[in-house]
Amino acid sequence: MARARVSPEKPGSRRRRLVLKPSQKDALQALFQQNPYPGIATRERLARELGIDESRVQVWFQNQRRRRSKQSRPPSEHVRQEGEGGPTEARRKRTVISPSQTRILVQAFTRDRFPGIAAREELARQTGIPEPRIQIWFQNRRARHPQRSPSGPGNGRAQGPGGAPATTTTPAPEDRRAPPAPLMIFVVQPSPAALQPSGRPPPPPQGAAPWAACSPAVTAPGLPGQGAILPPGQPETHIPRWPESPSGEGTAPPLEPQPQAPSLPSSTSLLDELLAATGVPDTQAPSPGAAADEGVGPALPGAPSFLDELLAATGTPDTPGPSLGPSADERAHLALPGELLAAAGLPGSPGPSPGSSPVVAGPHPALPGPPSLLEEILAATAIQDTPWSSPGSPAGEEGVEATLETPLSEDEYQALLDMLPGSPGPGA
DNA sequence: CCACTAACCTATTCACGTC
DNA sequence: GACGTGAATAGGTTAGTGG
Repeated sequence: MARARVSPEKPGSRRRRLVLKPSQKDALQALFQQNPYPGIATRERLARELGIDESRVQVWFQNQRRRRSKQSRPPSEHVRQEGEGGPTEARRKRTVISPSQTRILVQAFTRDRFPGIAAREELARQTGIPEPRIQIWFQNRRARHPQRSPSGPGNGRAQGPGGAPATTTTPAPEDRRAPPAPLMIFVVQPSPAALQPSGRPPPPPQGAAPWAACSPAVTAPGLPGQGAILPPGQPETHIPRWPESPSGEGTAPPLEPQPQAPSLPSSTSLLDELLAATGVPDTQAPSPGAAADEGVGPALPGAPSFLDELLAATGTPDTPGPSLGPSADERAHLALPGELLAAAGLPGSPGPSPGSSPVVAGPHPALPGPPSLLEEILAATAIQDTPWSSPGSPAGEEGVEATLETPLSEDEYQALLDMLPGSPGPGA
């Protein structure tokens, strides 16, 4: 099924691969042990603390569940049962996509059913909808609109009869990713990045300096949003209504970063449950070698070394003991000064150069807010020793970065809208 | 070269908001 | 309650990393 990515020539189509740091992996695994199906609130908190995007956390859990079910444990059971690990955590709230936003998306969809990361980000910019939501929108759209009548170049989803699961059949690579008309999102003129002709080195996307760069990817010189096209006629209601504040308080609805960040009631109760369930009193082990925590420390202003706790608590694979050092290996690894420097984004660090290296997840000065979720989870996790020791877990090590996308603020978005004279919608 | 795994995809199903 | 559609899950594939 996977669309045979027919075009190796489209370098920028995939998002840059994130390289998780060992500490981040440990944290993810620790949480995974407690709950393989974290809800939106937990994912967001974890994402914040780890300095990576929530969508990446979600993908990680997907892959992890799969990996897990593969290697051991019959996939049969863990089918997310309601009462399993506590109250089913809430899903992300529905994202309300306005008609005008839909129009933009539909337009783009007709041109390219498989937009790459650059195109998706461009759309995100144009619509104000977070990129991950756009990706989902396209997935749903493809599933529900089987590309009928070849109205455009490439189409004909040579697939089987409705439903003929390409699953087992050969995916007919041809159709996917139609050799589309220039991927231009229809509009005015999207930033070059979105056009991503086939052979262009990936843009300097959101990998490098997260908190520094406001508009990642598509950072085209010049105004990014330029292309925000809006169907002539309704510039006003474009601002998506974020679930969190339906009342529309324009209070800076974070366009890109998850909207529902605030109020995360579930986290508390979840932890509660976790603690109760695991019966772990509270195994915080002050770790002796505090050095490690700095790897991610910045994310937790007031919190003590969460990495430390993480390591100690997780008891890495074979150490059930709460305070025992995990594999000295990783620790040592984490403690590398170079890495720390890199993580901190300090110059002189051997870190990868943001420009061309893979995205390396890293901490970032984060939001002060809520107490560390990890802290609690890790403490709770202490009891479980992971039987499935991190498979090999090579170390991705150092890196700077983190992918926090900072999209346009509502104001900026509005401003962009204003700038638009009113491009004629190609379609309608 | 190869193993590992992040990123993506399809197919399905769940669930929320509307009518 | 039906319907439309966003969100999530399982499971398969592709491709970047690093040993």
